[in-house]
Amino acid sequence: MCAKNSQETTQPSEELLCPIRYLLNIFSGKWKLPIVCMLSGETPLRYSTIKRRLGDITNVMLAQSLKELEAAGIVHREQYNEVPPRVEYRLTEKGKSILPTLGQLAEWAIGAMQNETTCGVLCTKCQSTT
Amino acid sequence: MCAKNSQETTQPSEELLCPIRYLLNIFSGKWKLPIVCMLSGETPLRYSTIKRRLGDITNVMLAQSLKELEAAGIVHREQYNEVPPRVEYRLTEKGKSILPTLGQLAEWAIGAMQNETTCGVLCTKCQSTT
DNA sequence: CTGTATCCTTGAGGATACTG
DNA sequence: CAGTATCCTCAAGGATACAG
Repeated sequence: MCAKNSQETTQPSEELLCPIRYLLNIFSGKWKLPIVCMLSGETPLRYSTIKRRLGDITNVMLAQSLKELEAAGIVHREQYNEVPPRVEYRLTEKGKSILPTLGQLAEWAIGAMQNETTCGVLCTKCQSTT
Repeated sequence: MCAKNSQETTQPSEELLCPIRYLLNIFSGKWKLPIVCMLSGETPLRYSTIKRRLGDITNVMLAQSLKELEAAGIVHREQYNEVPPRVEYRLTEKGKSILPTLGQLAEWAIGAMQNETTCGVLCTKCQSTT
């Protein structure tokens, strides 16, 4: 049922939760979806790369969003103990599994926008190796 | 491109906007998606019916959400000049056109939740004629 | 019944500085 | 380079009362 979202933040997994609301919980906020879209390419991306391509996200929001996506099992974090430190992010299998549907959403949006943009499905420009 | 969302609220249609961000603009907020999901049935729903089924939404949020969805061309508002007043809401063709994708999203979510709920795809319980 | 008007609280998100 | 720590702003959202 769509109604009656869980109030408690402790154990929402026990609650009867609408799938749509479950989705909203995972991908809530301003940056989660753009980040997933940006990681949809084959090659893992570094923290700084993601930050640069998103353009106007702060460290706080990026680190927090990545952490939450990781906790949700959408994103994998790989840390290399080098100097300077290097951390790469990529989608997990679970994360990748939503890409086709995300692509459909993007196609719908493009159709709804009714005018051409320079942005392809799933933000292919975001995956460009700049 | 995913980056550089438009700052101006006046004419965002001119901006190069990522489809995903376009989507986020349309369905932003806590209630838009649950409302669309609730209107996915065949029969139009009255204001009070939507309010009752969502359970914990206020008049302000419901009226505002419906108005924005109407402005986005997702929802159609039909007003009958009766006493007491009666207003029915239903999805437009554009609104209906996103249902299949929404259904896929819901299926993904159900798979991701990994445990059974009483909620079917697209919140079928929300459509029950209570 | 279908909303508006008003006021208020909360937290998402941003700015800046700093650290391992 | 990859984040934390802190503080702050602003708008989304809620509560309550009232109107057509």
